[in-house]
Amino acid sequence: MSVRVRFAPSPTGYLHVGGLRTALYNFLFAKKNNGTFILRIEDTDQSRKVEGATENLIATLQWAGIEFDEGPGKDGHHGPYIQSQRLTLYTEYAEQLVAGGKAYYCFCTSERLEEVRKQQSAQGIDPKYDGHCRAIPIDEAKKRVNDGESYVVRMRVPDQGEVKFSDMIRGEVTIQNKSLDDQVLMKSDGFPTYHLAVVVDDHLMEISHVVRGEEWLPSTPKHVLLYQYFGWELPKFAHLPLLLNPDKSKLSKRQGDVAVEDYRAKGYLKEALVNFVAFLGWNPGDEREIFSLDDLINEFSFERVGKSGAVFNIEKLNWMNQQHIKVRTNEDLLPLVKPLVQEKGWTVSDEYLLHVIGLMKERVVVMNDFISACSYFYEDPSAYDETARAKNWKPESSGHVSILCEKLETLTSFDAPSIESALRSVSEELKIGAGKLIHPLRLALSGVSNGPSLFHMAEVLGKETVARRIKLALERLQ
RNA sequence: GCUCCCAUCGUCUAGGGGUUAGGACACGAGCUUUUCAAGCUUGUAACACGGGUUCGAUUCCCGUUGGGAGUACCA
Repeated sequence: MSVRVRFAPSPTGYLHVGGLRTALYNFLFAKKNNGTFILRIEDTDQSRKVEGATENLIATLQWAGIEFDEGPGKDGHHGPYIQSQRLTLYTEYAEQLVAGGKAYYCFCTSERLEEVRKQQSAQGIDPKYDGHCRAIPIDEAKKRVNDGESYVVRMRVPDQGEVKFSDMIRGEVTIQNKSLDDQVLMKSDGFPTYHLAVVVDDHLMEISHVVRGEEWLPSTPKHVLLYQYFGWELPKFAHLPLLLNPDKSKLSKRQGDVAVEDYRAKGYLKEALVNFVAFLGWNPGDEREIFSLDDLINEFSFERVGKSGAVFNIEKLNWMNQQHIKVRTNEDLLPLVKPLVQEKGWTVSDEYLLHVIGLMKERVVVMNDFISACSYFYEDPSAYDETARAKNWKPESSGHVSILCEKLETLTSFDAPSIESALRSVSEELKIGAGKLIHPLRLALSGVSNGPSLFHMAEVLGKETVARRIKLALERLQ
């Protein structure tokens, strides 16, 4: 049987990092097994629909390198791939269940249901539909429906027995039917609920493996029952462990960024984010950690997916981002850094930027650090770090630095070795340690006390800028 | 409350009936060094608890505790 998997988000705004991991695992599994990865949009809740969310979802997935084979705009003869465009299908299948006695019309108002639940919890019993409409004769129910009365379709869950299914990650899961509710299948607005839509679509789209978050585990028995009602073959299930906040609750907004877009905007590389998220719940079994998407495809398997939730640890993501940045060539990084520089209104040549990237790529954590952590490559310092100044700019520094400046201005080739030897010869003439020149010079050029090799920095900045900044500092650092 | 799921360093995890319980992030120390990083070396740090099974359990079983998820005409 060929592998067909799907990622089925609801378009409520942005792509959650948990969703990214779910999509990724589906994608990896499909690619690893020559299968098909499908994107399906689950927009059956009209009240939660967000304008542009689907487009955004697709764009973000694309950014991450997770391409779908079938989905909105990519027909694979199993569409449409947007549930709101499949409404008649759900109605038909719901009616089929009703006809077979596996579901029934329910006319209870939400007020009544709320009241029932209130009473139940007051009595200490688990809140469940009380079966009020279960026994309405089908003819009578049909008549009320035809008369225009508002109704929903509920699935009829047997009072006895149990549902068993096998999960690729968790093994056998068993649940008693009596703990299952008579779930609403069709809402009064004519839209299906998730439970009906997911089963119908997974079957019609010939999904072989349902890979989704653990939050779906408790409702899977209802889905299994539905497959049985329809007489359809069950797909394989894999319920992924949850991504957690530092306090171990389900990863959510309010405790940090959860949108992939947020991480993208902050300057995390897609390679790093994908690598990181892949390792939240999966590992290759050895000690390698830096993986490309292709590496992941080659090595991924559900056997190596863990069962327990994983805290989303930014520290490790930072490290991983650094690792991915470091191994990229300067040319590779250029198109990523350039827009950031342009956005700031700075104009520098590609050649210049390449040098900056070369000097900075081992000391940045996120891409934005290429501008924010070293603005001195793009504009003269507007201020000087106070602690650095107190520590490195002594009363005699002005004298020393101006002598150094004169020397530097005589240089014919302004490269790092020449600058270094010039500086060292000045320090010898002055009979002072090289550090007495190095630190003040760094402060004068950059305004801060840390950064790449001073001599290389000066080389990249160029003779004119170096001279200008020294004079500027001389005026300002009295 | 009820149902289901889960349980190795602070975090991500490897491992598995007999191991000095391994790696990574973070943290500490050192080396390197003009600074900051990076890199290298190194240190601190874990099998939740109680019963079984067994010659021997962190590993297998049961229970407890703890955590999480679900409990909607949301997905």
